Amino acid sequence: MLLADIAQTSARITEASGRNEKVALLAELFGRTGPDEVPVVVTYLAGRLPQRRTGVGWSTLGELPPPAARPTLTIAETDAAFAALARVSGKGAQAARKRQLDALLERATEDEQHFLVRLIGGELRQGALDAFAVEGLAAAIGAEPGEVRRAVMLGGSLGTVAQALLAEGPAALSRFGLEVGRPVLPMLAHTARSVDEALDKLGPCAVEEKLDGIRVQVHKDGDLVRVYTRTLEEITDRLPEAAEAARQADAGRAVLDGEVIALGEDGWPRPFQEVSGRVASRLDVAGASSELPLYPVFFDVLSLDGEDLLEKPSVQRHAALARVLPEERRVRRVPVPDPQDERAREAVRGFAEQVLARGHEGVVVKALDAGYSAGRRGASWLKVKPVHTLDLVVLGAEWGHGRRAGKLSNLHLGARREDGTFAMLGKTFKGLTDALLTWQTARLGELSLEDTAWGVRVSPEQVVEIAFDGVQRSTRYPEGVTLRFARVVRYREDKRPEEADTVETVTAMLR
DNA sequence: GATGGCTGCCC
DNA sequence: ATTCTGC
DNA sequence: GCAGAATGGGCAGCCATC
Repeated sequence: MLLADIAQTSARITEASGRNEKVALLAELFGRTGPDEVPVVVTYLAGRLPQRRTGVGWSTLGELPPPAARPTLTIAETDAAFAALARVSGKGAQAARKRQLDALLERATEDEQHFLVRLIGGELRQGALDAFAVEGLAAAIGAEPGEVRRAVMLGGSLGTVAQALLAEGPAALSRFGLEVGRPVLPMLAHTARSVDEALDKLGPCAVEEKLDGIRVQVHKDGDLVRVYTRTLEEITDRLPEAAEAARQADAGRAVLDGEVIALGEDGWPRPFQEVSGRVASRLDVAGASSELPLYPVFFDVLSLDGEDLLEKPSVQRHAALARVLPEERRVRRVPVPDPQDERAREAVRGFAEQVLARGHEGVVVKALDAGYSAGRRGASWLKVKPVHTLDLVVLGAEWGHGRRAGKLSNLHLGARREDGTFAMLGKTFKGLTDALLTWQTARLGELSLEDTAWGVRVSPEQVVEIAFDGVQRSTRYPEGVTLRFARVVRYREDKRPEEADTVETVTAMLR
Protein backbone atom coordinates (compact mmCIF):
# COMPACT_ATOMS: atom_id res chain seq x y z
CA MET A 1 0.00 0.00 0.00
CA LEU A 2 1.12 3.54 -0.70
CA LEU A 3 1.47 6.33 1.82
CA ALA A 4 -0.75 8.28 -0.59
CA ASP A 5 -3.68 6.03 0.36
CA ILE A 6 -3.31 7.06 3.99
CA ALA A 7 -2.79 10.72 3.18
CA GLN A 8 -5.89 10.74 1.02
CA THR A 9 -8.05 9.00 3.60
CA SER A 10 -6.75 11.39 6.27
CA ALA A 11 -7.72 14.39 4.13
CA ARG A 12 -11.21 12.98 3.61
CA ILE A 13 -11.61 12.31 7.33
CA THR A 14 -10.61 15.89 8.01
CA GLU A 15 -13.30 17.17 5.65
CA ALA A 16 -16.00 14.80 6.94
CA SER A 17 -17.98 16.40 9.74
CA GLY A 18 -20.03 13.46 10.98
CA ARG A 19 -18.72 10.78 13.25
CA ASN A 20 -20.19 7.96 11.20
CA GLU A 21 -18.66 9.30 8.03
CA LYS A 22 -15.19 9.38 9.57
CA VAL A 23 -15.60 5.82 10.84
CA ALA A 24 -16.76 4.64 7.42
CA LEU A 25 -13.69 6.15 5.73
CA LEU A 26 -11.40 4.42 8.21
CA ALA A 27 -13.22 1.11 7.79
CA GLU A 28 -12.95 1.34 4.03
CA LEU A 29 -9.18 1.80 4.17
CA PHE A 30 -8.62 -0.92 6.80
CA GLY A 31 -10.76 -3.21 4.66
CA ARG A 32 -8.20 -3.09 1.87
CA THR A 33 -5.10 -3.24 4.09
CA GLY A 34 -3.17 -6.46 4.57
CA PRO A 35 -2.50 -7.83 8.09
CA ASP A 36 1.24 -7.13 7.78
CA GLU A 37 0.75 -3.48 6.96
CA VAL A 38 -2.17 -2.72 9.19
CA PRO A 39 -0.21 -2.05 12.41
CA VAL A 40 1.46 0.95 10.76
CA VAL A 41 -1.67 2.07 8.92
CA VAL A 42 -3.91 2.18 12.01
CA THR A 43 -1.22 3.85 14.06
CA TYR A 44 -0.68 6.61 11.49
CA LEU A 45 -4.41 7.20 11.18
CA ALA A 46 -4.69 7.36 14.95
CA GLY A 47 -2.27 10.28 14.69
CA ARG A 48 0.89 8.64 16.00
CA LEU A 49 4.12 7.14 14.78
CA PRO A 50 4.74 3.59 16.03
CA GLN A 51 8.18 4.74 17.18
CA ARG A 52 7.93 6.19 20.65
CA ARG A 53 10.75 8.60 19.96
CA THR A 54 12.31 9.59 16.66
CA GLY A 55 14.25 12.67 17.78
CA VAL A 56 12.53 14.88 15.21
CA GLY A 57 9.78 17.40 15.92
CA TRP A 58 8.44 20.70 14.60
CA SER A 59 11.77 22.48 14.73
CA THR A 60 13.68 19.76 12.89
CA LEU A 61 11.25 19.95 9.98
CA GLY A 62 12.26 23.45 8.93
CA GLU A 63 11.87 24.21 5.24
CA LEU A 64 10.39 21.35 3.22
CA PRO A 65 12.25 19.99 0.17
CA PRO A 66 10.48 20.15 -3.22
CA PRO A 67 7.77 17.45 -3.35
CA ALA A 68 7.67 14.48 -5.71
CA ALA A 69 5.36 14.71 -8.70
CA ARG A 70 3.84 11.23 -8.35
CA PRO A 71 3.17 9.04 -5.32
CA THR A 72 5.58 6.10 -5.04
CA LEU A 73 6.32 5.87 -1.31
CA THR A 74 5.02 2.68 0.26
CA ILE A 75 3.89 2.30 3.86
CA ALA A 76 6.72 -0.15 4.47
CA GLU A 77 9.33 2.28 3.15
CA THR A 78 7.94 5.11 5.24
CA ASP A 79 7.94 2.99 8.37
CA ALA A 80 11.49 1.82 7.69
CA ALA A 81 12.59 5.44 7.30
CA PHE A 82 11.18 6.40 10.71
CA ALA A 83 12.65 3.28 12.30
CA ALA A 84 16.07 4.26 10.94
CA LEU A 85 15.56 7.81 12.17
CA ALA A 86 14.85 6.53 15.66
CA ARG A 87 18.16 4.66 15.72
CA VAL A 88 20.34 7.70 14.96
CA SER A 89 22.39 8.95 17.91
CA GLY A 90 25.76 10.40 18.88
CA LYS A 91 27.82 13.18 17.38
CA GLY A 92 26.34 14.49 14.15
CA ALA A 93 22.95 13.01 14.99
CA GLN A 94 20.92 16.17 14.40
CA ALA A 95 22.40 16.69 10.93
CA ALA A 96 21.95 13.01 10.07
CA ARG A 97 18.31 13.06 11.18
CA LYS A 98 17.64 16.15 9.14
CA ARG A 99 19.28 14.54 6.11
CA GLN A 100 17.30 11.33 6.43
CA LEU A 101 14.07 13.21 7.03
CA ASP A 102 14.60 15.35 3.93
CA ALA A 103 15.36 12.22 1.91
CA LEU A 104 11.96 10.85 2.97
CA LEU A 105 10.10 14.11 2.34
CA GLU A 106 11.68 14.46 -1.12
CA ARG A 107 10.04 11.21 -2.12
CA ALA A 108 6.63 12.40 -0.90
CA THR A 109 4.07 14.32 -2.94
CA GLU A 110 2.72 17.59 -1.64
CA ASP A 111 -0.29 15.86 -0.07
CA GLU A 112 1.91 13.22 1.52
CA GLN A 113 4.30 15.87 2.86
CA HIS A 114 1.36 17.67 4.41
CA PHE A 115 0.29 14.46 6.11
CA LEU A 116 3.81 13.55 7.29
CA VAL A 117 4.47 17.01 8.70
CA ARG A 118 1.33 16.84 10.81
CA LEU A 119 2.04 13.30 11.87
CA ILE A 120 5.58 14.18 12.96
CA GLY A 121 4.34 17.28 14.73
CA GLY A 122 1.72 15.19 16.52
CA GLU A 123 -1.10 17.40 15.23
CA LEU A 124 -3.08 15.48 12.64
CA ARG A 125 -6.22 17.53 13.39
CA GLN A 126 -8.46 15.24 11.38
CA GLY A 127 -11.03 15.01 14.17
CA ALA A 128 -10.35 11.33 14.70
CA LEU A 129 -7.64 9.66 16.75
CA ASP A 130 -7.35 6.36 18.64
CA ALA A 131 -11.01 5.93 19.46
CA PHE A 132 -12.05 6.43 15.85
CA ALA A 133 -9.39 4.04 14.60
CA VAL A 134 -10.84 1.43 16.95
CA GLU A 135 -14.35 2.09 15.62
CA GLY A 136 -13.14 1.89 12.04
CA LEU A 137 -11.34 -1.34 12.73
CA ALA A 138 -14.44 -2.85 14.31
CA ALA A 139 -16.55 -1.77 11.34
CA ALA A 140 -14.00 -3.21 8.88
CA ILE A 141 -14.20 -6.71 10.34
CA GLY A 142 -17.77 -6.64 11.62
CA ALA A 143 -16.95 -6.82 15.33
CA GLU A 144 -18.46 -5.02 18.32
CA PRO A 145 -16.61 -1.70 18.86
CA GLY A 146 -16.68 -2.23 22.62
CA GLU A 147 -15.04 -5.62 22.23
CA VAL A 148 -12.31 -4.22 20.00
CA ARG A 149 -11.68 -1.38 22.43
CA ARG A 150 -11.41 -3.85 25.28
CA ALA A 151 -8.90 -5.94 23.33
CA VAL A 152 -6.81 -2.84 22.55
CA MET A 153 -6.79 -1.73 26.19
CA LEU A 154 -5.76 -5.13 27.47
CA GLY A 155 -3.85 -6.57 24.56
CA GLY A 156 -1.16 -3.99 24.20
CA SER A 157 -1.16 -1.81 21.12
CA LEU A 158 -3.77 -0.93 18.55
CA GLY A 159 -1.42 -2.30 15.89
CA THR A 160 -1.12 -5.73 17.49
CA VAL A 161 -4.86 -6.13 17.83
CA ALA A 162 -5.50 -4.83 14.31
CA GLN A 163 -3.09 -7.36 12.84
CA ALA A 164 -4.69 -10.27 14.68
CA LEU A 165 -8.19 -9.15 13.72
CA LEU A 166 -7.41 -8.79 10.02
CA ALA A 167 -5.61 -12.12 9.94
CA GLU A 168 -8.11 -14.16 11.95
CA GLY A 169 -11.31 -12.15 12.14
CA PRO A 170 -13.38 -11.38 15.25
CA ALA A 171 -12.49 -14.74 16.78
CA ALA A 172 -9.07 -13.29 17.67
CA LEU A 173 -10.73 -10.92 20.16
CA SER A 174 -11.04 -13.61 22.82
CA ARG A 175 -7.25 -13.98 22.90
CA PHE A 176 -6.74 -10.55 24.43
CA GLY A 177 -7.11 -10.25 28.16
CA LEU A 178 -5.33 -8.72 31.11
CA GLU A 179 -1.90 -10.23 31.52
CA VAL A 180 0.59 -9.65 34.27
CA GLY A 181 3.57 -7.99 32.61
CA ARG A 182 1.57 -6.20 29.95
CA PRO A 183 0.42 -2.74 31.03
CA VAL A 184 -3.11 -1.40 30.52
CA LEU A 185 -4.05 2.24 30.17
CA PRO A 186 -5.01 3.47 33.64
CA MET A 187 -8.46 4.68 34.59
CA LEU A 188 -8.73 8.46 34.94
CA ALA A 189 -11.00 10.71 36.98
CA HIS A 190 -13.41 13.48 36.17
CA THR A 191 -13.47 16.69 38.19
CA ALA A 192 -16.07 17.84 40.71
CA ARG A 193 -16.20 21.29 42.30
CA SER A 194 -16.70 20.07 45.85
CA VAL A 195 -16.91 16.89 47.86
CA ASP A 196 -20.62 17.51 48.32
CA GLU A 197 -21.17 17.62 44.59
CA ALA A 198 -19.15 14.41 44.20
CA LEU A 199 -21.10 12.62 46.95
CA ASP A 200 -24.40 13.58 45.32
CA LYS A 201 -23.31 12.32 41.94
CA LEU A 202 -21.89 8.98 43.04
CA GLY A 203 -24.05 7.49 45.77
CA PRO A 204 -22.31 4.85 47.92
CA CYS A 205 -18.62 5.64 47.59
CA ALA A 206 -15.23 5.92 49.22
CA VAL A 207 -13.14 9.07 49.54
CA GLU A 208 -9.39 8.78 49.09
CA GLU A 209 -6.56 11.26 49.45
CA LYS A 210 -5.12 12.48 46.14
CA LEU A 211 -1.33 12.64 46.17
CA ASP A 212 0.57 14.99 43.88
CA GLY A 213 3.15 12.73 42.27
CA ILE A 214 3.57 10.33 39.37
CA ARG A 215 0.99 7.65 38.58
CA VAL A 216 2.46 4.14 38.46
CA GLN A 217 1.18 0.73 37.44
CA VAL A 218 3.26 -2.04 38.94
CA HIS A 219 3.23 -5.59 37.61
CA LYS A 220 4.53 -8.29 39.89
CA ASP A 221 5.16 -11.86 38.85
CA GLY A 222 7.06 -13.40 41.74
CA ASP A 223 10.33 -11.51 41.98
CA LEU A 224 9.95 -10.17 38.49
CA VAL A 225 8.56 -6.66 38.75
CA ARG A 226 7.93 -3.96 36.15
CA VAL A 227 6.82 -0.38 36.65
CA TYR A 228 4.91 1.68 34.07
CA THR A 229 3.77 5.29 33.84
CA ARG A 230 0.33 6.63 32.90
CA THR A 231 1.25 6.41 29.19
CA LEU A 232 2.71 2.92 29.67
CA GLU A 233 6.35 3.98 29.48
CA GLU A 234 8.42 1.40 31.33
CA ILE A 235 10.35 3.03 34.17
CA THR A 236 11.29 0.03 36.34
CA ASP A 237 14.96 0.99 36.42
CA ARG A 238 14.21 4.51 37.58
CA LEU A 239 11.91 3.51 40.41
CA PRO A 240 13.60 0.86 42.58
CA GLU A 241 11.40 1.92 45.50
CA ALA A 242 8.19 1.01 43.65
CA ALA A 243 9.62 -2.30 42.53
CA GLU A 244 10.66 -3.10 46.09
CA ALA A 245 7.23 -2.23 47.48
CA ALA A 246 5.63 -4.62 45.01
CA ARG A 247 8.06 -7.42 45.91
CA GLN A 248 6.98 -7.07 49.51
CA ALA A 249 3.30 -7.31 48.66
CA ASP A 250 1.67 -10.43 50.02
CA ALA A 251 0.86 -11.83 46.58
CA GLY A 252 2.57 -14.04 44.05
CA ARG A 253 1.27 -12.12 41.07
CA ALA A 254 -0.43 -8.75 41.06
CA VAL A 255 -1.08 -5.61 39.06
CA LEU A 256 -1.15 -2.57 41.33
CA ASP A 257 -2.22 1.01 40.61
CA GLY A 258 -0.84 3.89 42.63
CA GLU A 259 1.19 7.07 42.88
CA VAL A 260 4.78 7.79 43.89
CA ILE A 261 5.56 10.87 45.91
CA ALA A 262 8.49 12.09 48.00
CA LEU A 263 8.31 13.01 51.67
CA GLY A 264 10.49 15.52 53.47
CA GLU A 265 12.02 14.81 56.89
CA ASP A 266 9.04 16.56 58.42
CA GLY A 267 6.75 14.06 56.74
CA TRP A 268 5.38 16.68 54.37
CA PRO A 269 5.14 15.84 50.69
CA ARG A 270 7.82 17.43 48.54
CA PRO A 271 6.68 19.60 45.60
CA PHE A 272 5.60 17.84 42.43
CA GLN A 273 8.53 19.34 40.54
CA GLU A 274 11.02 17.44 42.70
CA VAL A 275 9.22 14.13 42.28
CA SER A 276 8.92 14.65 38.56
CA GLY A 277 12.62 15.38 38.22
CA ARG A 278 13.53 12.34 40.29
CA VAL A 279 11.36 10.04 38.17
CA ALA A 280 12.89 11.46 34.97
CA SER A 281 16.46 10.83 36.20
CA ARG A 282 18.00 7.73 34.69
CA LEU A 283 21.74 8.29 34.48
CA ASP A 284 22.44 7.99 38.18
CA VAL A 285 19.40 6.42 39.78
CA ALA A 286 21.23 5.33 42.93
CA GLY A 287 22.48 8.86 43.52
CA ALA A 288 19.12 10.44 42.78
CA SER A 289 17.40 7.89 44.98
CA SER A 290 19.58 8.63 48.00
CA GLU A 291 19.10 12.35 47.40
CA LEU A 292 15.31 12.06 47.15
CA PRO A 293 13.83 8.68 48.09
CA LEU A 294 10.42 8.02 46.61
CA TYR A 295 7.45 6.69 48.47
CA PRO A 296 4.99 4.51 46.54
CA VAL A 297 1.38 4.39 47.70
CA PHE A 298 -1.30 2.28 46.04
CA PHE A 299 -5.07 2.63 45.66
CA ASP A 300 -6.16 -0.20 43.38
CA VAL A 301 -5.39 -3.75 42.28
CA LEU A 302 -6.39 -4.90 38.79
CA SER A 303 -5.32 -8.49 38.99
CA LEU A 304 -4.36 -10.73 41.88
CA ASP A 305 -2.87 -14.22 41.82
CA GLY A 306 -4.34 -15.10 38.46
CA GLU A 307 -7.73 -13.47 38.96
CA ASP A 308 -8.72 -10.56 36.72
CA LEU A 309 -10.40 -7.97 38.95
CA LEU A 310 -11.14 -5.30 36.33
CA GLU A 311 -14.88 -5.92 36.30
CA LYS A 312 -15.20 -6.44 40.03
CA PRO A 313 -16.73 -3.56 41.98
CA SER A 314 -14.25 -1.13 43.42
CA VAL A 315 -15.16 -2.08 46.99
CA GLN A 316 -14.09 -5.64 46.26
CA ARG A 317 -10.84 -4.60 44.59
CA HIS A 318 -10.03 -2.44 47.57
CA ALA A 319 -10.62 -5.32 49.96
CA ALA A 320 -8.15 -7.35 47.90
CA LEU A 321 -5.65 -4.49 48.00
CA ALA A 322 -5.94 -4.30 51.77
CA ARG A 323 -5.16 -8.00 52.02
CA VAL A 324 -1.87 -7.73 50.15
CA LEU A 325 -0.48 -4.35 51.18
CA PRO A 326 0.04 -2.86 54.66
CA GLU A 327 -1.74 0.36 55.57
CA GLU A 328 1.30 2.59 55.02
CA ARG A 329 1.49 1.42 51.41
CA ARG A 330 -2.11 2.36 50.76
CA VAL A 331 -3.75 5.70 50.21
CA ARG A 332 -5.82 6.97 53.16
CA ARG A 333 -9.48 6.24 52.59
CA VAL A 334 -12.91 6.77 54.13
CA PRO A 335 -15.82 4.57 53.05
CA VAL A 336 -19.14 6.39 52.71
CA PRO A 337 -21.88 3.76 52.31
CA ASP A 338 -24.65 6.35 52.75
CA PRO A 339 -23.59 9.72 51.37
CA GLN A 340 -26.99 11.29 52.15
CA ASP A 341 -26.33 10.89 55.86
CA GLU A 342 -25.37 14.35 57.11
CA ARG A 343 -22.92 13.02 59.71
CA ALA A 344 -21.12 11.04 57.04
CA ARG A 345 -20.91 14.13 54.83
CA GLU A 346 -19.48 16.13 57.70
CA ALA A 347 -16.88 13.42 58.27
CA VAL A 348 -15.93 13.51 54.60
CA ARG A 349 -15.51 17.30 54.65
CA GLY A 350 -13.28 16.92 57.71
CA PHE A 351 -11.24 14.22 55.99
CA ALA A 352 -10.74 16.38 52.90
CA GLU A 353 -9.59 19.30 55.05
CA GLN A 354 -7.20 17.04 56.89
CA VAL A 355 -5.71 15.79 53.63
CA LEU A 356 -5.04 19.37 52.52
CA ALA A 357 -3.67 20.28 55.95
CA ARG A 358 -1.17 17.46 55.55
CA GLY A 359 0.03 19.05 52.32
CA HIS A 360 -1.63 16.81 49.76
CA GLU A 361 -3.42 17.77 46.57
CA GLY A 362 -7.06 16.93 47.27
CA VAL A 363 -9.35 13.90 47.27
CA VAL A 364 -10.78 11.43 44.81
CA VAL A 365 -14.32 10.15 45.39
CA LYS A 366 -14.94 6.67 43.96
CA ALA A 367 -18.24 4.82 43.49
CA LEU A 368 -18.17 1.54 45.44
CA ASP A 369 -19.90 -0.50 42.76
CA ALA A 370 -17.88 0.55 39.72
CA GLY A 371 -15.49 -1.59 37.72
CA TYR A 372 -12.08 -0.39 36.54
CA SER A 373 -12.58 1.47 33.23
CA ALA A 374 -9.13 1.00 31.73
CA GLY A 375 -8.10 3.83 29.45
CA ARG A 376 -11.15 5.94 30.11
CA ARG A 377 -12.13 8.90 32.18
CA GLY A 378 -14.72 6.98 34.09
CA ALA A 379 -17.65 8.87 35.58
CA SER A 380 -17.22 6.84 38.76
CA TRP A 381 -14.03 8.59 39.91
CA LEU A 382 -14.35 12.28 40.75
CA LYS A 383 -11.38 14.33 41.87
CA VAL A 384 -11.75 17.43 43.98
CA LYS A 385 -8.93 19.94 44.28
CA PRO A 386 -8.99 23.44 45.77
CA VAL A 387 -9.05 26.19 43.15
CA HIS A 388 -7.42 29.60 43.66
CA THR A 389 -8.18 32.73 41.67
CA LEU A 390 -6.35 35.97 40.94
CA ASP A 391 -7.13 39.12 39.00
CA LEU A 392 -4.30 39.54 36.51
CA VAL A 393 -3.56 41.89 33.63
CA VAL A 394 -3.30 40.84 29.98
CA LEU A 395 0.15 41.75 28.62
CA GLY A 396 -0.20 40.18 25.18
CA ALA A 397 -1.86 37.40 23.20
CA GLU A 398 -0.84 34.90 20.53
CA TRP A 399 -2.66 34.03 17.32
CA GLY A 400 -4.41 30.68 17.60
CA HIS A 401 -4.08 27.69 15.29
CA GLY A 402 -6.52 25.13 13.85
CA ARG A 403 -10.03 25.89 14.99
CA ARG A 404 -8.74 29.05 16.65
CA ALA A 405 -7.04 30.40 13.53
CA GLY A 406 -7.59 34.13 13.12
CA LYS A 407 -8.40 34.59 16.79
CA LEU A 408 -6.14 35.91 19.51
CA SER A 409 -6.00 32.93 21.84
CA ASN A 410 -3.13 32.34 24.23
CA LEU A 411 -3.01 35.14 26.81
CA HIS A 412 0.13 36.46 28.49
CA LEU A 413 -0.69 37.14 32.12
CA GLY A 414 0.92 39.69 34.42
CA ALA A 415 0.81 40.50 38.12
CA ARG A 416 1.35 44.02 39.47
CA ARG A 417 4.70 45.04 40.89
CA GLU A 418 4.99 47.71 43.58
CA ASP A 419 6.43 50.18 41.07
CA GLY A 420 3.34 49.91 38.88
CA THR A 421 4.93 47.70 36.19
CA PHE A 422 3.74 44.16 35.48
CA ALA A 423 5.60 40.86 35.72
CA MET A 424 4.59 38.06 33.37
CA LEU A 425 3.55 34.94 35.30
CA GLY A 426 2.65 32.60 32.45
CA LYS A 427 0.11 32.05 29.70
CA THR A 428 -3.30 30.50 29.30
CA PHE A 429 -5.71 29.63 26.51
CA LYS A 430 -8.10 27.58 28.64
CA GLY A 431 -11.62 28.44 29.70
CA LEU A 432 -12.28 30.61 26.63
CA THR A 433 -15.56 30.07 24.79
CA ASP A 434 -15.83 30.93 21.10
CA ALA A 435 -17.73 34.08 22.06
CA LEU A 436 -14.99 35.13 24.48
CA LEU A 437 -12.34 34.41 21.85
CA THR A 438 -14.11 36.74 19.44
CA TRP A 439 -14.53 39.41 22.08
CA GLN A 440 -10.91 39.34 23.19
CA THR A 441 -9.61 39.43 19.62
CA ALA A 442 -11.40 42.75 19.13
CA ARG A 443 -10.62 44.13 22.58
CA LEU A 444 -6.92 43.27 22.51
CA GLY A 445 -6.72 44.66 18.99
CA GLU A 446 -7.78 48.01 20.47
CA LEU A 447 -5.12 47.78 23.16
CA SER A 448 -2.35 46.66 20.81
CA LEU A 449 1.02 48.35 21.19
CA GLU A 450 2.91 46.18 18.75
CA ASP A 451 2.13 43.48 16.19
CA THR A 452 4.60 40.60 16.22
CA ALA A 453 5.04 37.36 14.32
CA TRP A 454 3.31 35.48 17.13
CA GLY A 455 0.56 37.94 18.08
CA VAL A 456 0.24 41.28 19.82
CA ARG A 457 1.76 43.04 22.80
CA VAL A 458 -0.89 45.13 24.46
CA SER A 459 -1.10 48.05 26.82
CA PRO A 460 -1.55 46.54 30.31
CA GLU A 461 -5.12 47.68 30.93
CA GLN A 462 -7.43 44.69 30.70
CA VAL A 463 -8.00 42.74 33.92
CA VAL A 464 -8.94 39.06 33.73
CA GLU A 465 -9.88 36.66 36.51
CA ILE A 466 -7.72 33.54 36.38
CA ALA A 467 -8.28 30.24 38.19
CA PHE A 468 -5.30 27.97 38.93
CA ASP A 469 -4.30 24.98 41.04
CA GLY A 470 -1.21 26.45 42.70
CA VAL A 471 2.08 28.22 42.12
CA GLN A 472 5.38 26.62 41.26
CA ARG A 473 8.98 27.72 40.83
CA SER A 474 9.98 28.94 37.41
CA THR A 475 13.26 29.61 35.64
CA ARG A 476 11.44 31.12 32.69
CA TYR A 477 9.49 33.98 34.25
CA PRO A 478 11.07 37.06 35.82
CA GLU A 479 9.77 36.69 39.37
CA GLY A 480 10.75 33.01 39.56
CA VAL A 481 7.16 31.79 39.91
CA THR A 482 4.42 30.65 37.56
CA LEU A 483 0.86 29.37 37.87
CA ARG A 484 -0.05 25.72 37.55
CA PHE A 485 -3.01 24.98 35.23
CA ALA A 486 -4.07 28.61 34.76
CA ARG A 487 -7.46 29.12 33.07
CA VAL A 488 -9.73 32.08 32.36
CA VAL A 489 -12.80 32.49 34.58
CA ARG A 490 -14.06 35.81 33.17
CA TYR A 491 -12.98 39.24 32.11
CA ARG A 492 -13.20 41.92 34.79
CA GLU A 493 -14.42 44.98 32.97
CA ASP A 494 -15.18 46.51 36.35
CA LYS A 495 -11.54 46.45 37.52
CA ARG A 496 -8.64 48.73 36.66
CA PRO A 497 -5.06 47.37 36.36
CA GLU A 498 -4.09 49.23 39.53
CA GLU A 499 -6.49 46.90 41.35
CA ALA A 500 -4.92 43.72 39.95
CA ASP A 501 -3.26 41.22 42.28
CA THR A 502 0.41 41.70 43.10
CA VAL A 503 3.53 39.64 42.54
CA GLU A 504 3.91 39.52 46.32
CA THR A 505 0.55 37.79 46.72
CA VAL A 506 1.62 35.16 44.23
CA THR A 507 5.12 34.50 45.56
CA ALA A 508 3.68 34.18 49.08
CA MET A 509 1.83 31.07 47.86
CA LEU A 510 5.11 29.22 47.18
CA ARG A 511 6.16 27.00 49.98
C1' DG B 1 33.17 23.09 30.24
C1' DA B 2 29.11 26.05 30.05
C1' DT B 3 25.01 27.32 27.81
C1' DG B 4 20.96 26.68 25.17
C1' DG B 5 17.69 24.52 21.71
C1' DC B 6 14.95 20.58 21.05
C1' DT B 7 12.42 16.39 22.16
C1' DG B 8 9.74 13.55 25.03
C1' DC B 9 6.96 12.98 28.90
C1' DC B 10 5.25 14.14 33.68
C1' DC B 11 1.34 16.90 35.60
C1' DA C 1 -2.98 18.74 32.94
C1' DT C 2 -8.24 21.99 31.94
C1' DT C 3 -11.82 23.55 29.27
C1' DC C 4 -14.98 23.98 25.38
C1' DT C 5 -17.50 22.02 21.44
C1' DG C 6 -19.76 18.89 18.07
C1' DC C 7 -21.89 14.64 17.73
C1' DG D 1 -21.12 11.48 27.88
C1' DC D 2 -17.39 10.71 24.74
C1' DA D 3 -13.69 12.18 21.92
C1' DG D 4 -10.94 15.54 20.09
C1' DA D 5 -8.76 20.13 19.80
C1' DA D 6 -6.00 23.69 21.70
C1' DT D 7 -2.30 24.68 24.32
C1' DG D 8 0.15 25.43 29.54
C1' DG D 9 5.01 24.73 32.65
C1' DG D 10 8.91 21.98 34.37
C1' DC D 11 12.40 18.56 34.05
C1' DA D 12 16.15 15.27 32.19
C1' DG D 13 18.82 13.97 28.49
C1' DC D 14 20.89 14.55 23.95
C1' DC D 15 23.25 17.22 20.95
C1' DA D 16 25.30 21.60 18.90
C1' DT D 17 27.82 25.62 19.53
C1' DC D 18 30.80 28.91 21.80
